Amino acid sequence: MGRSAAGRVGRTELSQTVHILDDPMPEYGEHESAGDPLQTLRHSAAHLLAAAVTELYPGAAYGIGPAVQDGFYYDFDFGKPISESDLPAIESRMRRLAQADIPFVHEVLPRATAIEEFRKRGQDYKLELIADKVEGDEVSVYRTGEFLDLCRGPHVRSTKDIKAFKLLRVAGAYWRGDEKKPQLTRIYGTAWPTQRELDDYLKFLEEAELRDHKKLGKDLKLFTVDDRVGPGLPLWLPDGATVRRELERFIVDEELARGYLHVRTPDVARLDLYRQSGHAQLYSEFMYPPMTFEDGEELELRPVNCPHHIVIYQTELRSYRDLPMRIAEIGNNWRYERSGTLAGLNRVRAFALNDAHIFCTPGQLMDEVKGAIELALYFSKVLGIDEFWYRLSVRDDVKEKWLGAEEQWEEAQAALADALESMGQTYERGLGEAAFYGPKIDFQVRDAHRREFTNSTVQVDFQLPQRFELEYVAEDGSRQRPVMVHRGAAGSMERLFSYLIERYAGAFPAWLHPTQVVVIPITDAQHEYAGKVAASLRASRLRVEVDDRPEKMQRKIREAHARKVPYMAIVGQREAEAQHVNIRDRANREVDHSLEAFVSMVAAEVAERRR
RNA sequence: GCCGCCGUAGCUCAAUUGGCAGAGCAGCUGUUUUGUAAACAGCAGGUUACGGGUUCGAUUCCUGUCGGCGGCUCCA
Repeated sequence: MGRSAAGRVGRTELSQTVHILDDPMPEYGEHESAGDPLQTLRHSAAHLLAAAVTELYPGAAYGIGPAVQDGFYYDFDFGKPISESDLPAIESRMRRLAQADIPFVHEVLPRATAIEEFRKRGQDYKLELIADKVEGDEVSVYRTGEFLDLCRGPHVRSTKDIKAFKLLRVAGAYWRGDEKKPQLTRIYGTAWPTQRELDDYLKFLEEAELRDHKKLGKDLKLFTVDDRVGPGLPLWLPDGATVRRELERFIVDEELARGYLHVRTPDVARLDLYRQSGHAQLYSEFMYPPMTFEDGEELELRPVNCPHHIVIYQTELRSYRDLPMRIAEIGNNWRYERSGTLAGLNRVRAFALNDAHIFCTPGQLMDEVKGAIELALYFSKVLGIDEFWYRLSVRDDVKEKWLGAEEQWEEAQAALADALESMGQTYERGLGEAAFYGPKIDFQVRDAHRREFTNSTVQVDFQLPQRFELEYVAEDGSRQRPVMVHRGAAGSMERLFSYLIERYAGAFPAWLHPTQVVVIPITDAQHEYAGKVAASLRASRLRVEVDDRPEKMQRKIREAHARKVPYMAIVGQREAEAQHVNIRDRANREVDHSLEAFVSMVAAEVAERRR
């Protein structure tokens, strides 16, 4: 399974370089080789797109056009932006060029010649790339008929090798990923070796729509978002709240068993607390304006939980014997995300983080980091997060973005890397992805559309202990500074829920499902027995409904099925007489059980949190 | 915040080139008591997101705002 993310190239050290150089290998690191035929095909399709565009829009300037997960894109400056309705014409021009069997010709030009070629064509973006990114006197270019591009290659032999492709959408994209630079028009497309694979991919996109958590959240009545409350402020409906409650119970119980201390702290604090933590200075763009009162009081909705937990740490003088101290809370965080970034439950303005802050001695750091990773692994296993990978998020060299001394960052980054390596885990590096106070290990997952998100995270922090002057008394009686580990083992409840909805397409495992059993009496005559069945299930703390509406059994089955209820217990006269239930599950298997056996079967499944 | 697209009943969608806003499902009221994925009939449901404009006439054209989707930037 490849590990790169669609449209997210240019975010790691390796791809940063190749991205700018228009390399056909925008993957994250080692997983794919530069000669990978699919990448080559897609990169060539990007050239074909640019060739078609420059024919149809003679004044258009082209930026960069790499292959990405599942396809390719190319960025253009059209003068005035085009829209999706322009894509069919571009696509048919691409097909015409493909049929014309135009070879991809590699040339190495002297720098001056290359500059002259691109100047002649009015391609200022390419001139900028040559000036900034190409060293030495040789410039590698590819020619496709009239179209010339700065490019290292490789490419397919001829345009006719590009057989199965489709343009998908247009989007704005800042030149070289900088929002202060001009915004270009990006055209996304997909390309595959065969029509069959293209069709499969388009089918996949359709199926992803059906799994989308926003659609299922509405259909299954899990959550809603309403203008009157506000964008990015989801409301958990009763069934969604039930799933969340089960998740929280599971998470909290497991953490308690692992030595975490669960606390409760308020959603606001004095603004000074965030001045001390540094958030007011370095994180203010995400913080709500403070609530200010006549007497000068300034209260701030908290963007993070750490300062509150630090205050709890400081309620007593701590001894080395108290450490490690693991303070946990599913705490609400408030972050004013820019309107354009909000997305279903994945990006919201108020969310509940499965958070904890571990205060430990430097000597305990490694074990605590490993413990946090192990906990995240355990949660992943139980919850069914089968596909994820690690990103070691480190700082870049933009000094203003980070707090603290170089050596501490090095130490923290080494600690995280060592922890992963000692556990035999491989990881990719995310340059500039660190938190402002320290590096982190992010657990990356994909949604139904294969978009990448951070779910859990483990972060090492030397800065906040310093800023808050944290201490513990060491064995020798001296005062020492603890290290902090921030970790969100199961991520935020919102993002986790969104992931699970898509992971299971709404068919949650029985332990999580809002309704574990629907009892369906065939006629009114079985209502009493149906009530007894429900009572037996409830006595084992199972969530059960009796569908005693005056509807046909077939309709009740259909509706329970649409709700993806794990078990339907159908009871007619035969079942009532035998004290049995006829069970139909989500796979439409039918089996007869005694009531007693069925109750213990489901109770066991739920207790074990079986998938 | 930026670029593109979109916004019609609770949901899914119709409504010729601008000419009386419709259907299915859901809801409500009746009838139906049923053996494994939709019983039947009736009723009700709308300031076409909101505001301005063009027009004899706007769901349709223009424009502003709000919201959603896909990207960019940013991120749990």
